[in-house]
Amino acid sequence: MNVVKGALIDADYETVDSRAFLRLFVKDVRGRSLVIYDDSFLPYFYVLPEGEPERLAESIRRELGDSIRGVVRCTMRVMGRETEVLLIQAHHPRDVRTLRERLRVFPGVRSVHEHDILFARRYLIDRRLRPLSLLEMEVEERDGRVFLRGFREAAGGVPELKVAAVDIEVYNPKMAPRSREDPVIMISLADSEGRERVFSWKDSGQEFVEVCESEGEMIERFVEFVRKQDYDVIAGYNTDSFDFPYLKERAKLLGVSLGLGRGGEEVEVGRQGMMPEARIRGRAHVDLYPIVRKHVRLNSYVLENVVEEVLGIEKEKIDGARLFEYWDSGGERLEALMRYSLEDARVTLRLLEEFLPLYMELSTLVGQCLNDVSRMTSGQMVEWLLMRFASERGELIPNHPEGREYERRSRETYTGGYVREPRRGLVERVAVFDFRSLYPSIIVSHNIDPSTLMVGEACRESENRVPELDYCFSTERTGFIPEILRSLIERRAEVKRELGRAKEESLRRRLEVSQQALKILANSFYGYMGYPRARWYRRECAESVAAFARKYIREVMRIAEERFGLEVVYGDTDSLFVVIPEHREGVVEEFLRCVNESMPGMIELEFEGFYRRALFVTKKRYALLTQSGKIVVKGLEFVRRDWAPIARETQREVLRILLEEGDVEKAVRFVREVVERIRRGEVSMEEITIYTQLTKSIESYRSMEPHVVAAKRLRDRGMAVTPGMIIRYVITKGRESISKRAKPAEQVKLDEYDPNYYIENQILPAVQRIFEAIGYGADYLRAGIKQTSLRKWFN
DNA sequence: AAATGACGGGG
DNA sequence: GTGTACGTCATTT
Repeated sequence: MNVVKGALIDADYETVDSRAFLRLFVKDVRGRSLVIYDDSFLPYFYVLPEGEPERLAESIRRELGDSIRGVVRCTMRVMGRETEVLLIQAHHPRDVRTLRERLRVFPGVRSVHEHDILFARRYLIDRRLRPLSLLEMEVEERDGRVFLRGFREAAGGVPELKVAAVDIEVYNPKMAPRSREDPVIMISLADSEGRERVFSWKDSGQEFVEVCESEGEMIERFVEFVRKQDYDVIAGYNTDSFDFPYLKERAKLLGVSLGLGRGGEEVEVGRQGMMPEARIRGRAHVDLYPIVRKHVRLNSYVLENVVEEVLGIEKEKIDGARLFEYWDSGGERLEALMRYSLEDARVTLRLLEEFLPLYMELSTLVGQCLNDVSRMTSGQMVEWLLMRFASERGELIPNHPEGREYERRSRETYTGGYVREPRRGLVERVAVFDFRSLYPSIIVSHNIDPSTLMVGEACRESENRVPELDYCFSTERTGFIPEILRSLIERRAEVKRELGRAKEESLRRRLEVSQQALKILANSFYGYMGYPRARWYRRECAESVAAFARKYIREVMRIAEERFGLEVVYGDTDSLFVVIPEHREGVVEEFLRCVNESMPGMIELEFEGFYRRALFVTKKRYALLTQSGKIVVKGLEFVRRDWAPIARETQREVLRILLEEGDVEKAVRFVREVVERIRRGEVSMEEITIYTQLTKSIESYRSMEPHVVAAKRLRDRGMAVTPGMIIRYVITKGRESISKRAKPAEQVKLDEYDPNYYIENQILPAVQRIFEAIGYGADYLRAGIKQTSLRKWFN
């Protein structure tokens, strides 16, 4: 028997002689990676019987016979009540699906539970195994494999992870690269030990370039490099949706392997929901794009912008449309492209370093592998945490809602957070405060949980009634959710106390990340209970939390207004926007201290930021100008490619004029000029061309949208039209539906475009709401000089 | 009014 | 893979 000290990086299973062996990918404290198997875990799920459990158990055994491994009677808590259930053991994870379908309609079965928890995830939960925590594992060797016999969590730091960031460049003479035709020209890699490589099949003479014979050889050399370096984490930017799916397509076409897995497994491009996910077995593949989107509020998430905002690094951008020219022309431009490509990998590595500690901490806390946790929303993290606690306490895990139940929940509305109608228009000097942390305190102090909820009559005597609602929560027994949440809040308080004492920088960083992770989870419980897909969804609970919160939030607003004489210009659920008059900057601190002292424990009001100017349109739609001169927009954007560039540009410029210059009249003039320009035909083809992707074959469309009609016209002229193509089209003059007037950009002359469409359906919608907030209707914007006089008479 | 389909990031 | 995002918007039906 041997002992391995290390941390779990990834987990999955392998089928050996039709049995499922858990595979644990472990990094030991000496930096070696190894695979540890466990063949002692079996797939299972639960059945809730309608009547007599033993009778049901017998009939299941009789009917299903050898297709199940066994039926075991056991007791679980269901909504806090001890209940007899049957545990159905399967032979193999893949059998669970058919068994579940069978048992769902089996006489005497009320419901089937815990049937959709993936095998490796279930294993981590049941064995109380936490990824990226330090473990002492007892192992033994058998048949040439290492098996886990037992483990315990040890004190001390986790071994350092070896990380690489990757990025590919693709030849794209037709703008959008087509994986069937356009080769990958470079694969760049930067790792945590300072290695920097660009694999390519042209030689630029730069020392970091590994010159390969062909595209296929380039992919093979890259794969070989990754496997030799044996990275624990592979990071990228949008690699789930672009780099790995593209590489995989190319590899397949060229007949080479993209075997980046730790056991040489191919990269698997699967699906997490609707979104593609590239899985690299044995490692964590971390796509930073969704992560950055979760943590940083930006108008644009193009890498250059993200890197500037998050890391403060100014990075050059090579125009995607021109990229292939750099490749073709060779020489200095090829060198520039190689540098650019490597720079992308480098900054991606830096981005990863920014977020990896937090996600490692979340992975351990949530108890699921880094690869998976990096793709979870905070609500999903809460759910996995709850599932783990449920398993530890013998609580039966509720099911996800099925189709109709989900529909029903989605329609269930309730009064949410308190929203203060914004003071519409431009406002100077706005401070934003955040009270998200109020919500977890409410859940804990009022014991808000599906199992403690009482409605109506039962609440008559209760001291724990919800304001404005006919609900109350029992205080006799602590609910499952408040109990877990309390432990998170207490742990966070403890970490913060330690942080107060800690001197050493690396310890401080660890504690800071730990408190941040605990905060993210704690703050997500309220949203989780009101999330229609949640296993522990309960409208009444979310509704009650919101009702309690409204009371406290109004109180905070009253303090701002009455005690400090500050104007509250907007507030939505967990935020508060306040005007800070000139020469009263100190009031921010005073206000925070006052609020945080007057409601001890409950509210931890935080200062989110100060903005030079704000434009409020309606609730949830506003734009802010930061002190550094950045414009942050919420709920107003049309920076999408299925809008004409002229509409996007006009909106951007309007917001800029309003926020930077504060000149309403100038903004109005600007829009009118654009409108006039469109009327007079003084626009370029590029400004009015709309780009929309054809996601499937023309035949499979049920409705004839503009881009589908344009695609049809392309095909009629003998062009090859394939799914995934970006259709470029212009709306032309006429009286038919918009679609019928959509023509491919290639087939249109400039004077054919329909000014009316571009004004009414593009420019005006993009700016109308903004102007309404400052008192200008669409007519005022629409009216060019000539038309103003006409309209006056005809309206 | 309901259904349908597209957006994001990547090159 | 014991699986199937998300929230929002325009246009068609």
